[in-house]
Amino acid sequence: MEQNYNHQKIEKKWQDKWEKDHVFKVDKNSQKEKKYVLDMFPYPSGAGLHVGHPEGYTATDIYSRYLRMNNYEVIHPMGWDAFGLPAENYAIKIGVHPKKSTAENIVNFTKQIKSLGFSYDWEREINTSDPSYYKWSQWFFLLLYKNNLAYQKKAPVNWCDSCQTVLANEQVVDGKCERCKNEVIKKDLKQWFFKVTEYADELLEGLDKLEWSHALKTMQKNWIGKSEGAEIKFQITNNKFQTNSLPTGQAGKFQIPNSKKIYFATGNKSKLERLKKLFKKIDPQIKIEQVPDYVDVEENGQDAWENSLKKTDPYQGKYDVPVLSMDTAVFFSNEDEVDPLAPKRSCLKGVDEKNLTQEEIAEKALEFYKNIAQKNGGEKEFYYEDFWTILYPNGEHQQIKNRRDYILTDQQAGDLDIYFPMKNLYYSKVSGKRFFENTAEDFFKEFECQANVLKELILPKIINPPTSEEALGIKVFTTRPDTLYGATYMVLAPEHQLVQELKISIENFSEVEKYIETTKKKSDLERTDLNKNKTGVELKGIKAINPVNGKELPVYISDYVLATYGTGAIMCVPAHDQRDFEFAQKFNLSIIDVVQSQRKTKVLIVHGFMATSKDDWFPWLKKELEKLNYEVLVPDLPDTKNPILKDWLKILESLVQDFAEDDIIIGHSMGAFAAQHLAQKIKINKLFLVAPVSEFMVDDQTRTESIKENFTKEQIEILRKFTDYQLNYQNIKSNVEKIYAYFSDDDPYTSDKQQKQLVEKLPGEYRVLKNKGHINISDSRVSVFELPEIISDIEEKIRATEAQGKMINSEEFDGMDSEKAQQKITKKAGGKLTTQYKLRDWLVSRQRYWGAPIPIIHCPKCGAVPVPEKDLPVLLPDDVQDFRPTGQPPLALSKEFNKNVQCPKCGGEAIREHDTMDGFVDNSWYYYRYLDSQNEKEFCAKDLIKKYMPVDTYVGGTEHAVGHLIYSRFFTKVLRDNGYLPADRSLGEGGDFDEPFLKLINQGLIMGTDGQKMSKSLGNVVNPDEVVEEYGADSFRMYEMFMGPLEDSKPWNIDGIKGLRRFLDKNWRYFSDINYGDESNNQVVSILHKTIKKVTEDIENFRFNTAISSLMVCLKILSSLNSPDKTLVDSYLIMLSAFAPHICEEIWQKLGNEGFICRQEWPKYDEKLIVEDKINLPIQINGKLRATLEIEVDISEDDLKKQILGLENVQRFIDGKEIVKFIYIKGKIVNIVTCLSADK
RNA sequence: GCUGAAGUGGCGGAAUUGGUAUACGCGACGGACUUAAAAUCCGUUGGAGGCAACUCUGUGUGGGUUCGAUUCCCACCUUCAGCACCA
Repeated sequence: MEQNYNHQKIEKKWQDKWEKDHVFKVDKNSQKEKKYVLDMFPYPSGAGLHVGHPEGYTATDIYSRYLRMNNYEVIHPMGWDAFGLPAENYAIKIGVHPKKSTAENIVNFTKQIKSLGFSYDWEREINTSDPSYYKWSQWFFLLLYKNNLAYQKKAPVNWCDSCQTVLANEQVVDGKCERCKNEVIKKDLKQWFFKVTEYADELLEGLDKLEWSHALKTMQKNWIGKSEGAEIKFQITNNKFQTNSLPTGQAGKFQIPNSKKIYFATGNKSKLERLKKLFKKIDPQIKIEQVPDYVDVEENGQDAWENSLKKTDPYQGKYDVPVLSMDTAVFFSNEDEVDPLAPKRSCLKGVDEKNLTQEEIAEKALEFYKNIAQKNGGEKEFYYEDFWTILYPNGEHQQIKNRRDYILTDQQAGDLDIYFPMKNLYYSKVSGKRFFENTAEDFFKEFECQANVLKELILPKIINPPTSEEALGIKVFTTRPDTLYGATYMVLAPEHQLVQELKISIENFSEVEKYIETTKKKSDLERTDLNKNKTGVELKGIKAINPVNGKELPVYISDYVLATYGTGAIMCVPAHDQRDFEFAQKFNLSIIDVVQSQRKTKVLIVHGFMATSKDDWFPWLKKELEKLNYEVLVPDLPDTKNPILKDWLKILESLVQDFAEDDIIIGHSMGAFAAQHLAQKIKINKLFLVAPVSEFMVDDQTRTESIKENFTKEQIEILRKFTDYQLNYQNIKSNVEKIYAYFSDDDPYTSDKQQKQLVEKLPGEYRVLKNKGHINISDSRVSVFELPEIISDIEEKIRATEAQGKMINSEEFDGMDSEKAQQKITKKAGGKLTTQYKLRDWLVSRQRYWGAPIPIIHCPKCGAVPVPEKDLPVLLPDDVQDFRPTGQPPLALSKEFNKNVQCPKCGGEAIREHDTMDGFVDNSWYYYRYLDSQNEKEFCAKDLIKKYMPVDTYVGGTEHAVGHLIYSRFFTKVLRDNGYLPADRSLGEGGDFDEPFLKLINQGLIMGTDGQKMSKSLGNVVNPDEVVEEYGADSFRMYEMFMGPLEDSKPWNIDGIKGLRRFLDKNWRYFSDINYGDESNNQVVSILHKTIKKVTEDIENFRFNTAISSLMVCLKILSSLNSPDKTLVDSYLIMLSAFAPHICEEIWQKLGNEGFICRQEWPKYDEKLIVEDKINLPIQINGKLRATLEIEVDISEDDLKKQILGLENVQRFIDGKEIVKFIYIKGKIVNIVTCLSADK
């Protein structure tokens, strides 16, 4: 007898036989029902297979073999996900062309996979990097393009400036380039996208009908991230640049004539010169001249807008050239004496100027302004506003204004200018220079705002005056439109388009620009790492108008708002959004509550030693807080003259039982010590310690004297006992949101030292009050009846309340349920209800070599033109020597690829797209290709799709939860919408399928022996080859299945494999000297049928570990027979063959059977044969097992009761007690319930 | 922080309409076979107590429901995974 079997010989033998006989080839003409069982195909890495790969493959193999034996036609293919970055990186690393290294890796992988005896139909093998495959990947690109689902857009990508290249996310480490450690920035590059978002809703809803794990479904749900809310628009105003649409007969479009001439209505030569200079810079082609018949108009309007308009009046209808005019006003804040429209008059108030010379008048004016400066410490900020009007030949007007900022000094520079005395006293805030010091560059800087305004007025050929609907505005998306009245500011994403559009209106644009720059430099990591530390810049000069109440809100940019989500802008409600709250705190913005929680906030006040709730400031505080809508508890604590902490806590703990995270505890003196004890155990919002006694007090030598003076010895002893407990400050810190403590500078018991010790342990808000003693009326020196300081601290908002509730501060909506108010407030704001998704469009461009070229040609005349289908595939050129990323896509370097490229539309010279496609494009449709892998005309024939799709069972890791599995679903939906799926495609028992994978099973990771994820860098990768060599493929397969549930992650531990090998050896020996006979008994038959049932059900549910364990039990039972019945043993062997196919084929053959065991029929079980007639019945008394009894199954309850009560052990436990209940669950258990004692 | 999954012997793990907790395997210990070892076979193996029959205790922690809870409910702790300023 052979002790052990020779696995190396046997396994090779059967693998060859299976291949030679095409045992696993799908029969195309089969009439059997189909099952498509699919593994996620591997990327053939250079490292070869590791023990994690075969876990899923073994599971599907067992399942496939099981299905075949149950008369299904099983499609079970394998192939290679060969394109993509990992393959290319590996090739770069070893210095071999990826085509070559990939081919080698595939050879190695094939060998390894085949050594495990999987039942793949190898004739369907595919390779995504083969032109016959990627031709169809390119075809899919064109399909999407035709459907407007593929488009080009600028997108920010990771860019390393020193390497001159785009980096993949995994190549960016801590915001720095993996290779050169240079800081990585975001760069806008034109990229190709697939519009997955178009199908967002369908991808979400389709999940319901799939048999996927709950975890995976929620992962996809979160990724798609649907949220419902409202889109609301806020109008913008600004004080630096404002267009003033005048009422005209025909509001609409102004046409500027083609003549490039403009008249300027002014008598002031220097203003004209200045304007000429500015126009030269704006547009040299525009000529500006003084209006031919200049008329001096009296500036007697009510405001500068009116004055400016008046100046153009004389020229109404006179010229076919636009006429420009301007009036300037000067603004000093808090200087009421200066009239903005008539500054000269302001200087000469009360002066009789008739007898004065021009010089003297100028001197007076100069004095006047010097005075203003002096009054303000030598310098005073002020600004000019220029109000421009343009009169168009058609008689319509357009107005616009700008603002220039200056600083007035009391230091005169240069000679007195009698026409403009003030000129010598100020310098520009922009250039920092005085008028006569200006260089040409300074001049343009100083007057840039004027230039911008003029540009805005003149340059566009057509000007659209803002109408109420089209006016500039900030659109926001919010899920809480009910809180609109609480919006106190707005934030735009730094990348928001509006920021650039409002450039001329933003006073601090250079600061804004700087912030945008630093944001770009921040890596995603930094942006999220500094989660709580909000940054941002206000857009000065800009305000937004709240549409419901007309309030002006400041506008900021900040990187906590993402450009890619919603509208890239938000309204901020700091009272009810934590992020807004943090930002508002940092920038000192107001916080308005608009939703009130339904629950009153609770406050517990704990009094101190020898005090009561009636004493001191407690009644006052209770009254004040109740006015403010708090629920206040001030318990009287027992034995206040001889308090025991434990007794106090017992009462206090019951009081705070229903305290929530919003509630507050206040403790005074010794009560503060008790309060700290409470805070160790429950989560609360605020903890107030007033003149707190802490564990430090007893040891405070600076207070020994005064304590002795005020307390008797007994009292000090009580105090010591009370505080003799260690506090867990760590717990208090994590339980309490904010801690406040009050000390008094003349407290006889608590000192600075205690305060310092406490603040070290419990950081928070610490205040030292003046002359409040121990903040206690029983203090002999000071009486304290009120403590007003505490109210504002209690009221202080320290975090946003995001819950729904009742509306307040919201005008007519007050009192309404906030959820109901959402729709109504949205309506009032003129917004609309919308839905947003987190899902982004799929970026498919890669500036890399090893991928399918994007089939697009760029023509200078026709733009992006798709390559015609007949020209596919666009071959990946072989003549790229250096395929390392160099900043330019490697395909740009190929001569072959760029030779004779013609535009398919116009035939002109054109350029090929140089980017390749993301590898996920290739593997989004590979399961179709398996069905028709040789087809040269279609990606897959329609009748084969109808016959074999969808995939019935798909097995793979979770790592593809949101990539591959979403994209594949997306591709299938696109195929459906383009008629590529057969019309009457079936889904299980009828109905249409538009989901590729009906059932999905995620195998867990197999980790290294160290419990960490297997990776080359950790050196914990286990290669199956050695294991297979030593123990055999069958042992290996069984062991991987036996390790635990397929879905769990588990560390690899080779020790256990011995048990499985032992089991197979046992089988070998058992069958080596088996003598068939007719022996069988009820017990053995029952066990066998039980095993068939168990194994069948376990395989159906992918619970292979328990299936194997019942096979082990079954063998043990079979071994008890000397000459077993052949059918019994055969049934067992057939089941085992799904798990350990090689050895079972060999045994099958050695036993003289015909054909392959893998082609036998799966055994059936008979429910009747499983039922045993005798069972061991457990007997409990009061729920505890006291005895077992072997009974006939159909024994009557009365008989049973008699038998049980006769049992010795049962007697012992019942012993005179009354039997209250006798519970018998047929065939399962008996429980006897008795009274506790005999007397009752 | 949010979402999801999970916590059971020395280890991998089993046990679901609530009904004998630790199946099966590994390891360990004892024994048989052997000159010896390996292999193989047999036995023991959650903890505490007891000569023993047996008793108490025990499925992350604390409560609850129930005749009976690893399983159901509530609160908490820990671990793993995914997402992460998503308005």
